[in-house]
Amino acid sequence: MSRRSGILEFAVLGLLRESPMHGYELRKRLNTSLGVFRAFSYGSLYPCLKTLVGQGWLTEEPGNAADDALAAALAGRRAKIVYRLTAEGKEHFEELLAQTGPDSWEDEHFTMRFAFFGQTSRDVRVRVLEGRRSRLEERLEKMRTSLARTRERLDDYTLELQRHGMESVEREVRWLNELIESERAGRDQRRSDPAGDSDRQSTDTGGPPRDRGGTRPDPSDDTSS
Amino acid sequence: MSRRSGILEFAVLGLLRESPMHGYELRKRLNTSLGVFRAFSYGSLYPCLKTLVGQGWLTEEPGNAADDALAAALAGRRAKIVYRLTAEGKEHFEELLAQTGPDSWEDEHFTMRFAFFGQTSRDVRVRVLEGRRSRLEERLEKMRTSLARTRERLDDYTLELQRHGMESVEREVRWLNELIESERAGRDQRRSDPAGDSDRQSTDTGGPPRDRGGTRPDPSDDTSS
DNA sequence: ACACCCATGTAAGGTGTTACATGATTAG
DNA sequence: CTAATCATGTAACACCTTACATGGGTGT
Repeated sequence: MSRRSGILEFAVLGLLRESPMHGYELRKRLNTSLGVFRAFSYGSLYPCLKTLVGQGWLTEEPGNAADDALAAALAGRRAKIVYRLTAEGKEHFEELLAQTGPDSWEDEHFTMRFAFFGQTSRDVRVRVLEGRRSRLEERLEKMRTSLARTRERLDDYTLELQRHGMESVEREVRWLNELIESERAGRDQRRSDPAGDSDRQSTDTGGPPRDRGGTRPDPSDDTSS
Repeated sequence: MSRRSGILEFAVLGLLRESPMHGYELRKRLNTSLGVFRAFSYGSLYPCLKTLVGQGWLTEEPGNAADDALAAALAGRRAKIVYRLTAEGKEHFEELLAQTGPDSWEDEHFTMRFAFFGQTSRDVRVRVLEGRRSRLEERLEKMRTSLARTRERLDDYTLELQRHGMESVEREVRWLNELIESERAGRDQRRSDPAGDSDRQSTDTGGPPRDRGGTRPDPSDDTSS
């Protein structure tokens, strides 16, 4: 039900999967980790949290430092309301991660998906990357024919805009090509789950882009409007 | 009154400035000329046209092939309702073109502004380009510091996303640099433009972007839609 | 005759923002 | 003690989309 396509919901579930947090902190994370691409305001975040609690995907806990040293450490101080993913919430998020529809190739959806590739199984990752790529190629096709037809009556600036736009898209396609190849390269065999059903957490799988790091919580900064 | 920030309005006025059109045709133009970046639906276009007529900026005319050969030619057949910019509408659009606010540097606004640079005086063009550039530089700054602080706890994919985002922005900055230089280079004096009547394609003012051998302006601007 | 683009509209709803209201906690 | 930041929320509304309703014109 609910018919929420919910980019925000997705992001919230994904972030809370990593660790419980309160709203304020959550928003900061949204606007830094993913925030180059999209900024959310409290006016949408808090109602969203309410909804998710209503669905049974989150719980609200008062921020007691006692039983919640982790959250306290994360926030750097005692938190007021800590949101935590429930078992159902986790399951739901994993379903979301596993399913791919035409939506997944669109700009914002795609970016979100990518941001959580760390939790995504490789076959889904590849499907999403390829879907995105063909979406972009469609777009390029359209731009080219439309440009061919209207080139004559466009002024220099409009043409430049068009050119710049196409180049951007082409660049992203090349990027995707590299990523896809990189995914395939990372120990080729072992595709998908023989079991058919999921749950199988991605875990490593070999070859993402590069680089490695530990994990240390640290409050992040503001990006507010 | 009005309080419409109206990207759509801006685009409609701008397109109708070039020549009268009916809604259907208008929408196609919106979604090709400018359409890589943004697509509008009839559900927003027609109400917008009504509003603009209400403001006195457009007139609705029945599409009579007799007195309106131009529209007929454009549409390829007899048009139903032709929208035409009034004198007030034209004046209003020119005001919009002349004013630059912090809005003008944001993604969508900027793209729209750029699309109508052909009608914009050079000093305004430069102001917009520079405003955009410093907006992007701000953004880069934020990304860098935020990245420096959080690098440790980000997984490879998030990092890659971040990296790609920054590279995109950096590319757009380089693109802007070239455009700005190109504007400055094009016969320095002679700024601004008196007016253009009817479908007078305005301004020339010297130097739009030229394709130069050897330099490859480069884009970036995903994230939009 | 049927299908398919042209062409115009409207009602309902989704998704998010702005501006406001409120207060606790920390730093100078 | 005062200012800034942390922290949570709500009401109003901006802006656009989807799905629907309707009908003319043109090609096969």
